Amino acid sequence: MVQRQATPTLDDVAKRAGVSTATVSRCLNMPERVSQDTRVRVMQAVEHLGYTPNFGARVMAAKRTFTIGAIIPTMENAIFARGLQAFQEELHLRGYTLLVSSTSYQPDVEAEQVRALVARGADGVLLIGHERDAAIYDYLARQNVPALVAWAFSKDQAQPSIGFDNRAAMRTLTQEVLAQGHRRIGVISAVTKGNDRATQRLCGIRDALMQQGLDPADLVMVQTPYGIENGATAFEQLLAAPQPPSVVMCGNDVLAAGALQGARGLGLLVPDDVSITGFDDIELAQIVTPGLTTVRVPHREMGHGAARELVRLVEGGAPGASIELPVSLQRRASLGPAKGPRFPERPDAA
Amino acid sequence: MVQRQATPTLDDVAKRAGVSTATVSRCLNMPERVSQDTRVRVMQAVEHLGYTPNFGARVMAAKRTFTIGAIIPTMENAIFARGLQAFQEELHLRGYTLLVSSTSYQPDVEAEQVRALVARGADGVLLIGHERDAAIYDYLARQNVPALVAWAFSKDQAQPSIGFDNRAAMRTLTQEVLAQGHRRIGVISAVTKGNDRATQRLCGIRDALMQQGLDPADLVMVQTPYGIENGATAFEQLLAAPQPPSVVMCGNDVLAAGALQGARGLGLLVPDDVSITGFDDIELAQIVTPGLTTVRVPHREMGHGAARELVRLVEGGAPGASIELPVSLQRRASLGPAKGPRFPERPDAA
DNA sequence: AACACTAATGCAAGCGCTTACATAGCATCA
DNA sequence: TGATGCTATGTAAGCGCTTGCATTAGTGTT
Repeated sequence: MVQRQATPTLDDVAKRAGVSTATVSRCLNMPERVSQDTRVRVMQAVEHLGYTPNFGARVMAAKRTFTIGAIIPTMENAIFARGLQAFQEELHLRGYTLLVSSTSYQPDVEAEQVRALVARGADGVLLIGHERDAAIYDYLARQNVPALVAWAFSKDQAQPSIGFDNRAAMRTLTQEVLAQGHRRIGVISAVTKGNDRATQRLCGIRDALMQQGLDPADLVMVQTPYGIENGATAFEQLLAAPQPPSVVMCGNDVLAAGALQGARGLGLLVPDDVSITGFDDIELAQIVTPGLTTVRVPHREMGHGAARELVRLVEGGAPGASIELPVSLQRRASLGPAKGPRFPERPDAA
Repeated sequence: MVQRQATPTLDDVAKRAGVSTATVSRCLNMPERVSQDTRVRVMQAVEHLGYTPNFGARVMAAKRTFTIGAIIPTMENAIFARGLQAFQEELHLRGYTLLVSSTSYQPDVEAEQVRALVARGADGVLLIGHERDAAIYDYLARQNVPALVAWAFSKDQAQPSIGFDNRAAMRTLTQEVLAQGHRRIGVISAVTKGNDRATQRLCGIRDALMQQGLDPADLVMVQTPYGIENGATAFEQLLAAPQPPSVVMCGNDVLAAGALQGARGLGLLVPDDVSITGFDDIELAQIVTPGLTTVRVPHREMGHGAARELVRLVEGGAPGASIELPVSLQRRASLGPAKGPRFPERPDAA
């Protein structure tokens, strides 16, 4: 007797159930097109043999992989980790599997990753932020692979997206800062190159300043890569200025946590000596002392929503409108009123 | 003239280069087996046509997907996110793509995920911790899919693994705690069911107690799921005891951060009124006030190492020995000497 | 009873690639 | 110079599944 160690194929199931492979295939993919009788028989055979469809063959014949690719800057950033987790959960629910790759914030790596994922058969891809070479969108379009942009929302962009208005959110936060009487504002931004979220947030700050008739050129800004250490260093840099800012607005909570550390290192009290704000409202924001005033972003909802929308697109849904998620101000202790006279600056001094 | 919109195939490349498909295939997969001349010609054709191998076809013919699956509890836990990030980077370097799924700490979900990933053609899988139904290991072995266990290391386990000795690490930390004079020890553990890392850490604490001739039964322990809030609640619970502990040892930094919050809520000073320890040394640990005394775990190295080892296995390498990574004590301010007389307990009181 | 129609199933042609085996060309060696 | 080995290339047989089309059986209709 021959040992049949190889995994069973459709053929084996068909033989055992006494039907053709076509019927077995249909039984598995469109059960309603098969009679009750045969279905039961086939399913028993499947069960008995422990049959699992061969992925490659299925992909080849069906031209679908039920796989979605995601390209994110890095999972080390809690906001992406959280969003991705939610994304994966929802995909799983819908029978899709998640393919992950990361760029470490290097825009030029992204193009390669997109190709790799598409070559791997991703039925659709999730991208972070709008800003990237048009060639990438072209490629995706040519390959007929739907792409969804997340963590960003803007009416002006053609690409469907799900996210929030980074600019408006930061504008709101800045208004709050201004309302507290701050006029000398320092900014620690993430690196804006190839990162439209960071760019938009910066714009939001400027918007608010101009609304108040203030000059955005007065902003003191430092750009730095993601990381607590970097936040601390940037903070020290800002505070070393002859006229140090009374508030330091950070592009994200991690930088803000770093700034907080920097302040401690300098022996400054927050918010008494200097105020600090963040963005994202990750757990860190409520853990640190004092708690961070920040912008709450619904990362999990975004992940879930992204999965739903992307699956819809992959399954032939019309591109539909981009989806905007609400953000909200999260007031905590790190932002306090500006010290000294409420508007210490002379309107038009040098 | 007919529009040829479809993506080019091997055939197209072969025609254009004036060679057979076999040669093109070899050119792509084993360039050294092809003459310089043809190689150049073929590559030009590839370039010109913008050819990308069809994934499904390749998988089907080669029986390899160059895809590795990872099943982790959740990406929301920074230690896994970080490890996974490193894992992915290293895989990418080696031409592999990462397939991710998560169990949300539900052991029974894992079996299904393993099957799903294998069905998807994962060439190998990464698992967290040793403890799981033997049927899963059997299945993997039968399917001939190598599996590597990470975040755990134990000489006694057959399955190859990469990680550290959770038990020994916690023993060391506990020794330090005891050396500070603490005798009433409270423990906030992660849920131990299906989580051998948590179990091992608990054992480590008991080991150290017994070494000192203390009774492990005196430990007061609370189990709680991952999360800051949960840590805070558990802490309050422990401190509500008639004889509250002088130190609370937590199964991980997140729970410890929660405990810290709990202490603040109770108006207790750390470490003056009560000491707290963590495990993992994630960024959080140094951000909180006071900094957490914890165990430093090399999550990134583990991720990198796991990728290297798993690829080696997938490519036919012999199972080899498990890899143990070093951990170290990270002393910060959250652990201080026990207050009051150095050994306040009567040796044998009730 | 003949016909039209539907539902259930089978047949067989791919899908695009890899690879064992066959072949051809050429240098080497006795 | 013929036998011997290489190396470079071509031939063609799958890999396991899906699906358009053909076939058969069953149900009404007139």
